[in-house]
Amino acid sequence: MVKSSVAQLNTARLDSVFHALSDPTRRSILHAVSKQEKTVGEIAKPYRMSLAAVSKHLKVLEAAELIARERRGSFQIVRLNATALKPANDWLAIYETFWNEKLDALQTLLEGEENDTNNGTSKTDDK
Amino acid sequence: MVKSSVAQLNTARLDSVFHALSDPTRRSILHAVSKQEKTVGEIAKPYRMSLAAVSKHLKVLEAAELIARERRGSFQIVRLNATALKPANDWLAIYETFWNEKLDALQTLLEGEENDTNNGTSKTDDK
DNA sequence: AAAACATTTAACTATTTGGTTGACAGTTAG
DNA sequence: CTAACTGTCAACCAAATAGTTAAATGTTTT
Repeated sequence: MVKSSVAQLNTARLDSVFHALSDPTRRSILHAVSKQEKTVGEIAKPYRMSLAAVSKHLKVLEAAELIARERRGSFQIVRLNATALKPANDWLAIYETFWNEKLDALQTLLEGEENDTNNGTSKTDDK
Repeated sequence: MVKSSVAQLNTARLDSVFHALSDPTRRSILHAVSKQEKTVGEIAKPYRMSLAAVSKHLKVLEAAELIARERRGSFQIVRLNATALKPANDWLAIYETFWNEKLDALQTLLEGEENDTNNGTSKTDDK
């Protein structure tokens, strides 16, 4: 149970989390630290941008509480705080029924057409 | 099954969807049209900003393919395209296990404390 | 064809963003 | 203490954002 209410729609929180997630570098950083805690330098290494730029991205992620830092000597280690993603997930969950309907309808349609061949190539690219 | 792969992590798509969701007006608009198709004018009415501003928000939502428009006479009616939310939901789902771990740990902790009283008032407000 | 309505576009403004470089500050090692 | 290392901060820049008002476009009505 544990308070499964959908709400907790703190607007500012959603703003900051969704904004943090809207940048590919930041999503990539989250992915990286989700696998293992890392220092700022380790995090920055894969990217072509300056350390200062990565530092800014970390500040955005920290403002959204998506990461937490712990000072370890001269380093600081960064770890994921995945719980901050939950409000975003909850917000999206409200619409889950909508796309399920859509996908169900599509599936029903396809089945109705007796299209039993491998149609995995569907329309994943629309360009 | 219908291609249940988690991927489809089209970066640009995620960028545009998360960015679209990072604004409270736009989330509010999505909520409004999820309940019922609406014209642009109807959508704009509740907000204190100009119609042109709302029109811009609609363009952002449309670029993210979160809404679709249909011309009906001199109006155009706007409807939700919830399927565009799926990639964002899938991306977040990758981290679901992380926050479940955290919440499980918390729950275990609380149970360990034999705290069997109604603790539904937990800490929903942290200010 | 002109008037009224629905919506978009253009031009402008202020703020935020994402990046840079260079100076600064804290920590550890020589 | 000084040097080397880790990371942030300040100042700057270009581009994007979110809003405005006013003009333009398209549609329906008269």
